[in-house]
Amino acid sequence: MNEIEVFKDHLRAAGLKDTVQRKVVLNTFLNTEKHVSVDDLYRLVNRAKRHVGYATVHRTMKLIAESGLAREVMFNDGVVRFDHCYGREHKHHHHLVCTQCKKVIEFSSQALDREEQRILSKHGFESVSHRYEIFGLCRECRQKANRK
Amino acid sequence: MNEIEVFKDHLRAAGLKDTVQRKVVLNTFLNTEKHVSVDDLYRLVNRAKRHVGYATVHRTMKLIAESGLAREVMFNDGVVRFDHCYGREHKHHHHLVCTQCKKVIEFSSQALDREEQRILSKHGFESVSHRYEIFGLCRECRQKANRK
DNA sequence: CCGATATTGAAAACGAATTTCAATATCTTT
DNA sequence: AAAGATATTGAAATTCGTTTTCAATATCGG
Repeated sequence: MNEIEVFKDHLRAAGLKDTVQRKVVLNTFLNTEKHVSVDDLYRLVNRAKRHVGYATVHRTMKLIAESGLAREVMFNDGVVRFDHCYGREHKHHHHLVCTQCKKVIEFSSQALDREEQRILSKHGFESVSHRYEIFGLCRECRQKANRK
Repeated sequence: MNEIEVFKDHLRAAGLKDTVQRKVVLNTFLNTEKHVSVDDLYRLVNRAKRHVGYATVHRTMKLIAESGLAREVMFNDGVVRFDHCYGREHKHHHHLVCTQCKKVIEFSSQALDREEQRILSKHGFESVSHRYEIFGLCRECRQKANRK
């Protein structure tokens, strides 16, 4: 089952309609890499032939997130971005965010996942979602800083 | 060295002035528990005799965070809150956030800290700050849900 | 006390997100 | 294919929390 079907099924299940604009936004999102803001997507969508309004891009990204294909992430600049949640290369991960060059490094860790389960059990807590970001300096920025 | 001195030293070191309003905001913050928003603080400050403007509460909380006594946390509702970062009972911790009742449970974990160090080393990354929140249902809300 | 300058606070501005609402599109039924 | 129900669109307006503006005021060192 591919991503387009996932989204269609989500719309159907929710009694919502499968519009051209929604298709365009989804396809644009599927063709991006990394973390894209609504603004980025709005620009990408409208670079092609089909115009889609800003509010519609927003609403559609919310729907895509609900379908499970994306999730919202927020780094320290207050901008909401969408992270891809499908396929092998987009498996469960977290972020190292360089505050200098803004690069985002993705990482995953089974030890973290195991510890998380222990914490959840200890508190009788049921997890729906989580986020884990580390902010600091990446290797390159550290080297640049050390050169001065 | 107590928290008031920490803040004073921070102001002095930055060439900033020690105003009455800043003292009032700091004292109000020190007398709260858990995570307080600017709005909460603004209301608390102005419940007492001394009026302090909204913008000043905002600015002062930013300064307090810079001094290390507080840090900004953002849960999923888009509101910036301040977390206490001083004293024994406010040691380094993370959050379990119940999406139903909004309760926030604090937790800490040495295993998490160790794994984080491993990840940082692996990527040559130098951490300045981090955040780790788990969103879901607390024990009580799960029990309520199971009762229906 | 004086002078330099940081700070205040109310209002304005900002920026991202959300809402409004008339027009349009989608989709099911006939 | 047409009709009807209703979701959706998009531009503009609104919302909301944060930040900036700026004349008046406060702080603090000399």
